[in-house]
Amino acid sequence: MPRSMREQMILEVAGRAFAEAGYERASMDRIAQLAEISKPMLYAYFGSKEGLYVAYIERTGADLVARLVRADRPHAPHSVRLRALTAEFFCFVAEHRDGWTVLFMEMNASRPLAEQVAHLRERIVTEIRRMLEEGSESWAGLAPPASDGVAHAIVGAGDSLANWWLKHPDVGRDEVAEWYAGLAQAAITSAVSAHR
Amino acid sequence: MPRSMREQMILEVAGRAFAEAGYERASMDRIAQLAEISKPMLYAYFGSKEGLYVAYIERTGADLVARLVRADRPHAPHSVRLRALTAEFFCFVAEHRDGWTVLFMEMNASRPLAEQVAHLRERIVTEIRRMLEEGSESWAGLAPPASDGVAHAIVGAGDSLANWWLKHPDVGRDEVAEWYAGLAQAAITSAVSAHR
Amino acid sequence: MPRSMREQMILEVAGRAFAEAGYERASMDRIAQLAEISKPMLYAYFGSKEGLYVAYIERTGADLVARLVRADRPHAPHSVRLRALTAEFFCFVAEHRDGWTVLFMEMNASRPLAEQVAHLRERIVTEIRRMLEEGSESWAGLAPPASDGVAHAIVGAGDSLANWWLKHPDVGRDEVAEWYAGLAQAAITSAVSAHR
Amino acid sequence: MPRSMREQMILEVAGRAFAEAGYERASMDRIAQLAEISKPMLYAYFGSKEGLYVAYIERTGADLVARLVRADRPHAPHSVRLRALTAEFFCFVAEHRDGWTVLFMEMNASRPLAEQVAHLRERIVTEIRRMLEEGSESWAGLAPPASDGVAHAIVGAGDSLANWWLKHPDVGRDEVAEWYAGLAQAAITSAVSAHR
DNA sequence: GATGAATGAGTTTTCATTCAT
DNA sequence: TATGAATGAAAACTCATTCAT
Repeated sequence: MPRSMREQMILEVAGRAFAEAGYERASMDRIAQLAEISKPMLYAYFGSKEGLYVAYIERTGADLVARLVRADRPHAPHSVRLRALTAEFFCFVAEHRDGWTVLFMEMNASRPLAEQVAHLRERIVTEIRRMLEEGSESWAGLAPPASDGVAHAIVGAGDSLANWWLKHPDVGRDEVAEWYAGLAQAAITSAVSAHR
Repeated sequence: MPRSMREQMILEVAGRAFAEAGYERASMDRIAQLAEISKPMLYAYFGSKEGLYVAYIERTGADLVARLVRADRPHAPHSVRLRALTAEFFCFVAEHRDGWTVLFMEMNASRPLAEQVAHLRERIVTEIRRMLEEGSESWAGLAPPASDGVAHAIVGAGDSLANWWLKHPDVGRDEVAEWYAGLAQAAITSAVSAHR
Repeated sequence: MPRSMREQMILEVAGRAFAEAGYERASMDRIAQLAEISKPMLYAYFGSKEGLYVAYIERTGADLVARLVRADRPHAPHSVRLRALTAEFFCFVAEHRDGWTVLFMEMNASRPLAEQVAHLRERIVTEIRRMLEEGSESWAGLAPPASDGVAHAIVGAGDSLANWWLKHPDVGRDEVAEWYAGLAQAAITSAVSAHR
Repeated sequence: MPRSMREQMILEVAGRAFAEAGYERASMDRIAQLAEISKPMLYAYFGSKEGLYVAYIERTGADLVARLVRADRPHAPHSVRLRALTAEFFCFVAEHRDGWTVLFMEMNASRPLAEQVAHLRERIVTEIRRMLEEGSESWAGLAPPASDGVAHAIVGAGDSLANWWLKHPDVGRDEVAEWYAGLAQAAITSAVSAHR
């Protein structure tokens, strides 16, 4: 089996383990066992437990970003962009439950590795912030730090809703996305008008 | 030193340790050292690491709930209630940084202990949900599961904003609370009108 | 409460704990709790865990020996002596289950304290040995080391039978004693005649 | 070094430690040190202290039983069987001092693990009981519970004699075995005739 | 005489990590 | 490339024992 394929399989399995048990409680022994590989191989491929974790987070984060970038319509009206991005985000969550769970847990954990993920989140927050700041539409015009704080709040609402959704799989994706898009838009409008 | 006082001091120190390092990485050895006490005392007081953690979470959660209950005005218009609760919430976060951090981390961790905190959060979510459902005001009238999902999103926005604020201490509390109250109210209004 | 009475009560409780859990697994904490006394008192009275244990074993052993001595008829024919001692022994076991259990466990444990009990057992063995050696009756006349080994075997049969009896309380004491007396006498007779 | 060999070496060393100090006082630290191995290996091989202990007892017990079975002559007259089994038993004790000590200590300890060994002993007791009950020979014909109690007494005599012998190594094995066979046979005869 | 509070030293156990082959 | 065998370091937890009052 070629190396790159092995790597992908290992990452998949590791993701499951991390999502289920969290970073500290997921043991290399168990991951090796699930991956049907010997422990020294794990280390040969990823160097350390942290290395494996970072690799998983990087792959997952890159995937999420790539999808958002692909779905993005930078020149469309903000409301359209927001809907497109929202839809894509919930698609991602639905298709990568483990990945999303790990990303989210890491975001809120107080661990040295948090930076990776914080950085990823910041990219998304920044995008929202731009919408709040850049004056190209009727509801833009906020300034830092308000734009930053509100953007974080909006993103946090999405995280929370995504997690809620994972526990309520009978609710349709489009419905959830619609709720979120509505909330985000209303929040933005309100923030901007309050600012004026 | 009398027992009950020691207990409080230990909880304080343990909270710091848990907030800094997370549950798994915080060691009993270190907590004992920080508390200037021997390990057996930790166990005499709290039985186990989990016991200590639960005790801390319970104390902190009870404190948060008590404050929210005290600040609540159940018969005031929803918008007034929202502002009152929001203000109190950010007060709590400001005064109990560690407590809030631990509560929040626990909320999102995949650990057996999460139930305690999930329960606490659910109480808050439920309150928001009621506002969304009970038809006593112009902007009420949502039904489950939308009311549940949206309530989680709104609470998540608050969590996220609180965390952001902890890293931006130069921003005034009233300002942040105002942002959040505006967001929450706009989100509610929008959700309800979309529903109609 | 006068000191000597306290001591007796503590010994009683300690005996129960030792019989139930064995020396190592019986904890001073638990003994103090059962005795409704504080731990420092335990230490004031008996100095150490070992001290407490030794005190219990000494009291129990002294009691057993005293009873055997009182019941003994040194000038009666051997078969009569044997029956008298046997009866008394099973009486003791019946009345001091814990005491007997502890004595017996200690006998066979490889612990520094074993000497006390070994010494006690040796006194009993010696008595049997004398019967085997002293030529005053038809079935006497064995010499060391045979007399020693056989005496140990005979005593061991009694220990074992006593333990069996503790688990079969519906069997009458006289019956058990009779079995044992028969066995011992037959064993002696056979040993002596083989020797000739 | 291959796994199975290591396992045997560890068991050997562990047996020595258990025989010397008893289960509770024998520490894994020390066993690892004696075995010239690291503690994690102990756990890799046997799972836990109890696992190691059970493994040792199982191996030793299986060995003893196998030897008795091999030496047994079920169709020979009882007296011949008794002599054969007795001889084999003392052989075993001579060759496995530690094993016998541990088995014997465990038999009489009040510890959760005692069942394993109790079961083993019961197999031997049962064999003696059968000799007492099955009427195929002149000295058979006893009924429960007497047959059970007497069988325990006879086995106990053997245990005790074996332990005595371990402390008197200058006495010949055949001699000791002869004492015991004589005692057992006399005991059986006497019990049966008393019963009639 | 009596005790609540305290601890040093030890226990079993687990984990990420690395040789030797 | 691949792995069975191995370990240093540290974790949670317990216990006999003793102050200070």
